[in-house]
Amino acid sequence: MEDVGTALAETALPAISPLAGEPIERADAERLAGVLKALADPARLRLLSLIQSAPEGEACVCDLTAPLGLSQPTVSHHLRILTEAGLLEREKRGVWAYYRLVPAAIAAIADLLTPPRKRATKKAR
Amino acid sequence: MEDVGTALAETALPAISPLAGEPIERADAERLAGVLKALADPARLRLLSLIQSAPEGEACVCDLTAPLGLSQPTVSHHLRILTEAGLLEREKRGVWAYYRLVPAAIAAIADLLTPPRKRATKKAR
DNA sequence: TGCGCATATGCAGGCGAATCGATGGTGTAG
DNA sequence: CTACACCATCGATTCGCCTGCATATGCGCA
Repeated sequence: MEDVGTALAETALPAISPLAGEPIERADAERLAGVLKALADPARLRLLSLIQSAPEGEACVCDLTAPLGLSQPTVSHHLRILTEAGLLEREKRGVWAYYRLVPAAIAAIADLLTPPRKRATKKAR
Repeated sequence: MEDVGTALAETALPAISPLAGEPIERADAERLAGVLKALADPARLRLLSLIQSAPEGEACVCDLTAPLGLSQPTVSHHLRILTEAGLLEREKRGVWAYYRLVPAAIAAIADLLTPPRKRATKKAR
């Protein structure tokens, strides 16, 4: 599976703007949908929320299993999805794997949904 | 399926804010996920984009079938999903059904994804 | 009143996703 | 060196969703 996420994190979700200017391309729609699909899950939304509100803004799998009420493999799976989508970053310290948000990625998505107003007129492509 | 959308359109996506304050509730996560799931589809993203960029900001099914390359029933189905999610509104004029965006709904979602900054401290519940 | 067009709904096939149990890999502690 | 804790991956099952075909509904027109 090729990591739709890096497309967001590294190229910062190219000037798609589904709600401004002209209709978006098929490929762009699929990429954006890929990222949104990572968000569109109750378990993953709660994961983001839990991590964000954790003491240092980070949390490891063992801290998240109980609050979610899901098995460890399942939690690990969701964290993987979110990480591949560029919404989380993973740092392994010792035996633990700490996850934290990537604010820029979230902001990028929010931006794409706000553009009813013509901001910057960034040329598509 | 009971219209997760009205929850957005009428109660305006209650102060959920998955990315601010404390972890969100299970029910809130499911509602937000429901709306996001409506967005997380290439065909539906293109529909929103097409409608937004249409002459009067509105379009009927027959205008959307061709650009999408999907059958009429399928397009109608997607429009239904978006409408129930509160992202589109439908107005029937004669034989045609015209759809247009509901900017407030989109903005509400965007707001929920921006809150890394403490804006307004709207009391949760 | 009857015909035709634009939409909506029902039904079914097929693909992808969520979940769990079991397993493997890796670093830590004793 | 051995035992244990944390995490990721694998395989299998179940469930939901996208899509199209066929059909029903509604409206305007002759």
